[in-house]
Amino acid sequence: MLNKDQIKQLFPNWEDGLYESIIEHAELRTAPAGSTLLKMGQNIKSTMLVVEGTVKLYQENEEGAEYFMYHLNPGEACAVTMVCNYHLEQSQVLAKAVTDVSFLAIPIEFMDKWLNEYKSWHYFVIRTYRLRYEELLKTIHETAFKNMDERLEFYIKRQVKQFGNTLKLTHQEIANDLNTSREVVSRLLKKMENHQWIILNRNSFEWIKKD
Amino acid sequence: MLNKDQIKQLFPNWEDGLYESIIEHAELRTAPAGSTLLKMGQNIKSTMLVVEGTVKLYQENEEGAEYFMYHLNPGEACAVTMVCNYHLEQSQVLAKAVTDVSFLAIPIEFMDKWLNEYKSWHYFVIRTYRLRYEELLKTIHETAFKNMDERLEFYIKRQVKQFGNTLKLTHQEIANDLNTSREVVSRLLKKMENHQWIILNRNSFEWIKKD
DNA sequence: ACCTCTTTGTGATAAATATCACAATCAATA
DNA sequence: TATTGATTGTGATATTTATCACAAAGAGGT
Repeated sequence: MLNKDQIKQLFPNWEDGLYESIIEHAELRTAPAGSTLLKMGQNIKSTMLVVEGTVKLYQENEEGAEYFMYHLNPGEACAVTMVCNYHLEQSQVLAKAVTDVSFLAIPIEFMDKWLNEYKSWHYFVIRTYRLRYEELLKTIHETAFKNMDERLEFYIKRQVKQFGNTLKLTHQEIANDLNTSREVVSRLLKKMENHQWIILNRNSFEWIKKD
Repeated sequence: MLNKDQIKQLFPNWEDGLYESIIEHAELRTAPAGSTLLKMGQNIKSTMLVVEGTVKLYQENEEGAEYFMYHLNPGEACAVTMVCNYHLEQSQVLAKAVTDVSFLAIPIEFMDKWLNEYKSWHYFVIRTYRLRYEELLKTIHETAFKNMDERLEFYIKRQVKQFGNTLKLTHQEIANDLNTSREVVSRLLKKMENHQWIILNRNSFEWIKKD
């Protein structure tokens, strides 16, 4: 388990009692890169606070197709798992570890309790929802209004912000995240290379567009 | 202004002090059907609690194209206007009155104060964000995974839930909400008529599909 | 160096959607 | 009732995206 200072660094300005309650009741879990942390339809049993690594949040359809929505980083929490009032909520999202990940898992019984007892927790929950709501708005904006070339550019820029200019992604992986086909991604990336926005390599490429 | 009982009926189980604070500081505003309540990019100055009528929430792009996300009904609040901590937040959504609407407008200065003072307000804010977040997830699901025929069906079902089986909508209005063209909507509606899902009239149609 | 598997490139074609053009219909009202 | 404007229907065509087919190019292991 983490000590108080470590938690405090990631999640600053909480009440002392809340840190202590976390140390007492949360479990520090780890998951390897690529693993699934939360499936769609799964019953939510604990809240997830990211400690290390990056988590990807997806929407998933009936056939198992995925659609990337946003990233979660250390110090952030998964909004969908912050359930209160009733216990049998099912996840509407899919969460995957991009890198090796460690996170604090807090049984959802504590959600109601902590909302009652700790103001800082209340603010944290609201802030979490607000930030994720805004991410969803951005995702809708791209999806509803833009063609695949612009959506791909937006996607790459998000990845660059997370991981830097060199991205280790195959065309197939990108196609899965955008719910399109690999051929479409390959062709659009080739165009970007011609415009000197990227340098293509096998299993990776580099974003070199300056704007 | 509304009296305490009227507010209580729409927004039950709040603290007495909160109802009184609303009566003291909120303004009851009205807006005619079709009017814009909140523009994208506009500075948010007050929180909106719907009292009467239906509000439509949109995403809007640079050219003024619109994309329908969800409805707000009496007893519900606009999540994006529940800003706290800082004051110069700009709206990321467009809100329009579908019918004649009345709503309580609360200056956002009170958001921080009420979060501090009233637990019931805190819970209400969280609940509001959660519900809207879930609506956005549904919208993304439709937009990302489905073709226009299914999206149109989903759209019509949402409208039917709100307004009943007879919908007073032109094909152009539907096309605007779905960010497609009128011709596409006309053709798909004609197909639905052939499948006996709807009865088409001028300026309206009726949903008769049974499933 | 050879084999194998994954990844990438690219043509051909199909399907979905957007756009243009124009006619027909209905409703309001002058 | 004649005119006007909004609405709807529909063909033709362009654009975007999806799908199929297959070849070429790495990368890793034996």
